[in-house]
Amino acid sequence: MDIKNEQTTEQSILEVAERLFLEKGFALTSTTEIAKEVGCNQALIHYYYRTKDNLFNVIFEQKIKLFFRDVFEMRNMGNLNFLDKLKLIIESHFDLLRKNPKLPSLILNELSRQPEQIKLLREKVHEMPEKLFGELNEELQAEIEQGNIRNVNLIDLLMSMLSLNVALFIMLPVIEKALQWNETQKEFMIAHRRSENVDFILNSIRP
Amino acid sequence: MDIKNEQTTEQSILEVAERLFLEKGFALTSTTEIAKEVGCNQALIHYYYRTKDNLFNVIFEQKIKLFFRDVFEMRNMGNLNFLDKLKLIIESHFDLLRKNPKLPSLILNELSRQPEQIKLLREKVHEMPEKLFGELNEELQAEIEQGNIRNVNLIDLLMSMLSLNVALFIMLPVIEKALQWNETQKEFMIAHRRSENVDFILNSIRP
DNA sequence: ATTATCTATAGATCTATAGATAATGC
DNA sequence: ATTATCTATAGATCTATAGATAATGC
Repeated sequence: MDIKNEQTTEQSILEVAERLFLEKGFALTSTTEIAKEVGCNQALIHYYYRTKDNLFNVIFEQKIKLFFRDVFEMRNMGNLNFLDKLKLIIESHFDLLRKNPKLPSLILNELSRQPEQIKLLREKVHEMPEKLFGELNEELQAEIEQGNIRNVNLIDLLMSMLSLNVALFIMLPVIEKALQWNETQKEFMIAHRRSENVDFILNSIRP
Repeated sequence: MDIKNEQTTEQSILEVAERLFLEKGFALTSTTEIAKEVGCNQALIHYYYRTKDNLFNVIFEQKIKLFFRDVFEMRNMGNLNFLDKLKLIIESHFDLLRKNPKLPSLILNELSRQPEQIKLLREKVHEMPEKLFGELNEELQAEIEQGNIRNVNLIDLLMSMLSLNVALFIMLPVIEKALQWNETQKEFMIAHRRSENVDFILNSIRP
């Protein structure tokens, strides 16, 4: 076959490391363990990535970039009115988190270990406003003036969306075990909370 | 002086350990470090608490018990109507988290390391319904029937409250650094989000 | 005597590197 | 030749325990 279905070891290390870092965090994942799962010896990890810190940062930066690329991409919604647009944003944000359910914990935990990495986030967040934020805010103001929406601040609105969506996926592992849900129940609750978060926000901003 | 202002070393260990575990989590806190901050040698920690795991669990259980004791306590509000009561619950919950801002992260992180400890949470959560939940739910249903509140599920309502309040304190350390807030700005945002969360929820459940 | 504290150390990691050997690309 | 992989090991932790010494309560 021509198709390269052989992964290079270098890639395998990246994949295994990503999975383990997301599952258990930086501190509880050892290069020894990564090597064992990859099926190579532990020195090889340092051959490719020099240090454990460096390996982590490569993965971390890549994850953040991909995540924000997706955030910026959710915008094929030119002619929708504000409320429909908002609904779509909430749902896309939710779906993005669903695709990366462990990412928020990783960001929150590892940024307190490595405060320098916050720069990365700051840059990403600063790319946002001019593009998405500005026009969205204008539309929101227009709706408020027309009396279609109560007087609410866009930042507060987005903060509430972020909170509702992120909190679900951060708390889910614990809730799931505490209430002893099976996979079906869990999926059901995710779907339920997705529409609930949308309803909750849209209802809240009625005039 | 008669007053015992001398802490026993045993207590000091507990206090220092609590602070460090809350700051950095279980894995990144070593008994060596605890000992250094207490000002004793590392063996003493094992003399009093036998293992690091055990020390952690003592602190963890105590924290959870105190937290839930406070949760159950917030109920000197007999004759208030439902909306005022809800407002008070949201604010008390918020204030409780403000007093224990690192506790949610600790619970969420360490329960994935030690799934057995989830039992404790489950018990605490199960003590709740009969007392607080039952009557609150009746009042909610009454309000819905009277048309004062839109048709909403109490569990969903509480989940949204939990999400909005918990998410703020979990994300605050990162937001604070990413946006380079000083202490004043931070306090201002906390106060702002406190009232915002209340408004957000109360507005959302209007009929 | 009993309890509290210390010193010293075993044994288990874990990260990172040096240096040997095998595989691959010209 | 160059690149990929391995073995072996140094050096830094870290937890837990054994056993010595100091402090305290009768």
